[in-house]
Amino acid sequence: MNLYYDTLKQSPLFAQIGQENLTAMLGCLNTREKHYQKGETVFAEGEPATQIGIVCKGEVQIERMDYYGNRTIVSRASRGDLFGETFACAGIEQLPVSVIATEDTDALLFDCRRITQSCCNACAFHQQMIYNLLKITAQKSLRLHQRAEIISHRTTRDKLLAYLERQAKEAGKNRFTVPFDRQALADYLEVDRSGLSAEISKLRREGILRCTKSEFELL
Amino acid sequence: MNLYYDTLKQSPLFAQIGQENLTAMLGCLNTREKHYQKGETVFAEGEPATQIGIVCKGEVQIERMDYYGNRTIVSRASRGDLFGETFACAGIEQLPVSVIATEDTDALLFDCRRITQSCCNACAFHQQMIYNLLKITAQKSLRLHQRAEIISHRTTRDKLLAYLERQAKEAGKNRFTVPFDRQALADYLEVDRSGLSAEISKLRREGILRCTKSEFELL
DNA sequence: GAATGTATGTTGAATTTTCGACAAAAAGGT
DNA sequence: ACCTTTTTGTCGAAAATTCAACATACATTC
Repeated sequence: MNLYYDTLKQSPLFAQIGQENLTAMLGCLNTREKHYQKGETVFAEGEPATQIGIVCKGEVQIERMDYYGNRTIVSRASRGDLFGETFACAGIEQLPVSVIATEDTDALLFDCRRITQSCCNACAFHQQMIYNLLKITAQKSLRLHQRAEIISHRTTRDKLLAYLERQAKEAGKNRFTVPFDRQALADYLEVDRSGLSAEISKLRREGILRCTKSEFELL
Repeated sequence: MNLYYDTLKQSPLFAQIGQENLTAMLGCLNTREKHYQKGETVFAEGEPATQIGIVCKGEVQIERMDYYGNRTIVSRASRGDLFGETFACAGIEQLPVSVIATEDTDALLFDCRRITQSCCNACAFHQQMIYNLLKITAQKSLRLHQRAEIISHRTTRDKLLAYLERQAKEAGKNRFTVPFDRQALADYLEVDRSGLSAEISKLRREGILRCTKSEFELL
């Protein structure tokens, strides 16, 4: 039925739940498969926050626009990741962010209440799923925390270095690819794009950084 | 036995769990009561992140210091609130923050694994507690999100106004008390203290703000 | 391969923050 | 009431960001 079993069984939401139970779980959640083109809006700011999504293919970006049209990129979700679960589980009415597809994306959507209201079928793995969701939510919170730590630095230089050091740490080596173009990186770090470019050049001249396009190397 | 039943039964961790079950639950969690003086460290950055705390009396502050001694105030927890649960539930090894008592504080501590590893007594409300914890964690995440939105503004003025507008919204009126002194507010907003004082004065002169000490009024 | 559009790097002027220093005001202790 | 300590407000110089404008590099399309 579903083309994405391989992806789904690796999703943290279904951790410790055998693949053989996946069909039952998807039925229990009443998931709907949706396709989005690059740039399309998956959830719009202000919508009711009841839906949770799982990325099957592609990638989505969680972002926000202020009065003046300045974009803030909060986070991203790629294959197997959940999105929207924080807002749905917190029980707020309206989404404070938008979710935008950054590539052609397939996603599975379902209503959060399917998880939190104990399911009528009393399916065996429902319990495990709530525990998985707890861990996912906590880890998402940790991500927000890490971003806050980065943008808490006062200067463009310090924000950039904090970001690059984290990327290097996650990659496990000093060479890594940054998943943003310059404008998006500026929107993630909350700095000016041209100032960011200037700072990258400066770090390059100082011999601290090597980079071509999105390939970075810390020295 | 415990002096804080009134507080605990109102804690979101024990929502939907009758007071008559509280003693059993506390036993199941193996909670330990601890007292901290004002300024004392409850958890230190770098410690193993396995403990969860509940504030019974007083207040704690979640904060971080960088290399240069600049403090960042991430959040606060007061009577009935949990702290540390995000890091414990995310399953990370070391705490990325410190928890400091801002007043004389009593707290109940317990190990996160008491919640996540199903309890040997199979106590009836364990399930409800995990669900409560999921909601708490999601709401905590939302708080982080709100702070990120505030500090994503570029100028001291915009950060301050965004913060004050949120406080007014939460208070439900234009007069409210800010729970920080000037230095702490600056550390929460990620701005310079003297610049913050200057900006408050400016807003006052412009007739946008009235304030005496920690009493603010938006006009 | 020429043309078009987008992304990136560079620069200078205006604005804002930062930092240190200091004075005034408030709080705390004896 | 006095002294001490902490908090808060103010100021000016140095540093950094922002903003707009422009040049160059890169991609895509026809």
